[in-house]
Amino acid sequence: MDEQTRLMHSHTGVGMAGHPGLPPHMQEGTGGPDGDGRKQDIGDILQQIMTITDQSLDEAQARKHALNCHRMKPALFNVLCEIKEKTVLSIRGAQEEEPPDPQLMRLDNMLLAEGVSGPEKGGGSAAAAAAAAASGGVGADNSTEHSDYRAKLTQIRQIYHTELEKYEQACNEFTTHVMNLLREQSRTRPISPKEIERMVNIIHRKFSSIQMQLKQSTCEAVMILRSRFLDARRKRRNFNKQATEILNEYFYSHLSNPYPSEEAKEELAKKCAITVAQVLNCGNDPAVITADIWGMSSVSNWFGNKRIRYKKNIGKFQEEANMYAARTAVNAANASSHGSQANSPSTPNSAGSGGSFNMSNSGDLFMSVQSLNGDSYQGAQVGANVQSQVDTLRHVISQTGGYSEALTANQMYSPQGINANGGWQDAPTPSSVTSPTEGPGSVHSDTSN
DNA sequence: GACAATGATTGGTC
DNA sequence: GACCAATCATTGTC
Repeated sequence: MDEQTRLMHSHTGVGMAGHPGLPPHMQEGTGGPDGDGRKQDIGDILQQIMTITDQSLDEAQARKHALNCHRMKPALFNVLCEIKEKTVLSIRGAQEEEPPDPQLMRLDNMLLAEGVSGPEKGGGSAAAAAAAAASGGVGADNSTEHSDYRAKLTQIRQIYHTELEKYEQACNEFTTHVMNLLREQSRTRPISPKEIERMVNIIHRKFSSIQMQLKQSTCEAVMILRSRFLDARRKRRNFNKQATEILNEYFYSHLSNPYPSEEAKEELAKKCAITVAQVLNCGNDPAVITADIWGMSSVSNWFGNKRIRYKKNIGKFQEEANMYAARTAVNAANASSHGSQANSPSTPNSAGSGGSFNMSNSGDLFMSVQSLNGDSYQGAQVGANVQSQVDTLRHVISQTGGYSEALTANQMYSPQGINANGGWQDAPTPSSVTSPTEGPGSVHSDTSN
């Protein structure tokens, strides 16, 4: 038995006597014989209302019409409305003021952080295009991965918003429909505006639970996408030959202190086509997609691994070191013969770096090459005597017949930079202090280290 | 498939 | 936070 029925039954039992909502003509005879008759009359009316659902449609319509035309209908209707409103208020009081669902809040926060909900943050194709442009055509693999990630995230975002709109539209339509229905019914049964409001809230709660499912699914999709993206990043890929050569050139030309600065790492990463820090969705938004530093971290990893493996097995790397020394020296000679040093590409940390390195002019190389002739290193002279270095190198090459064991025996690349503790010396390196190409204002981690 | 090479990760140190 | 050392896990070569 529903609430309305119960209320009506309780009232039919005791009658309407003394109720403040009853008009005088309904209260006057509560104690007399005429009052009993009217009580019976009200009882009959209520009984008819209660049994109306058991009747056929036609009968019910006829009965409904009769009841609507009944002389006591307005009074009785008012009383029922009042009773119901009071009851509903007490129910509402217990149900309202629900705290926000923490699960929903978590989902909302996550979707906001991932850039799925909230304002568009330049993601999607725009970010993908920016990433591709920033990579400058190099590091295509990584920028492609970024683009894919952004594109898929945008796809998720679009689906989410489309579905959300659908749900909102359906919710509004259903709410409007129910409200109209209730308003229509309020002419025949007691339905207060507050009850309609309550019903609307119930509908909204139901739809918000559907929305929560949508948000949950979206979060899961983003998580899966992200984990796949990270897995793809973790997957090891060997650097190509050119990249390895560039890194090796830098390493061996800075052998006395092979610690590239952040700028140098970035330059190396660019030059090696290892995608460098492409900050997607940057700005003041705290929910920035993690600024990607894998280009530089890869370079850092490479140097970390190289330092350790070189130190562990210097002999094994000796030949490699000599090879790079020779190559770099030749490059230096070629560069100098084609123009002054001022026109040569700047070192990574020089002001106005053009993005390419001239490893050839690093002090370590000159130190090594010159030491072969028994000359002490004099950085200032090095810059001015490039031709003599070329000659020296040619001499070395002709004497050794290439880079053979004899050269190795000369310790062309002695582990000079490694101190007794197994670490590299702190002494300032020629590359940073007296390097001909680096001005006094040049900042280099080699010196800082 | 074994093995070496190598990029990435992890835990510790400074 | 950068670095080292050890280790893992994948790739490339034979």
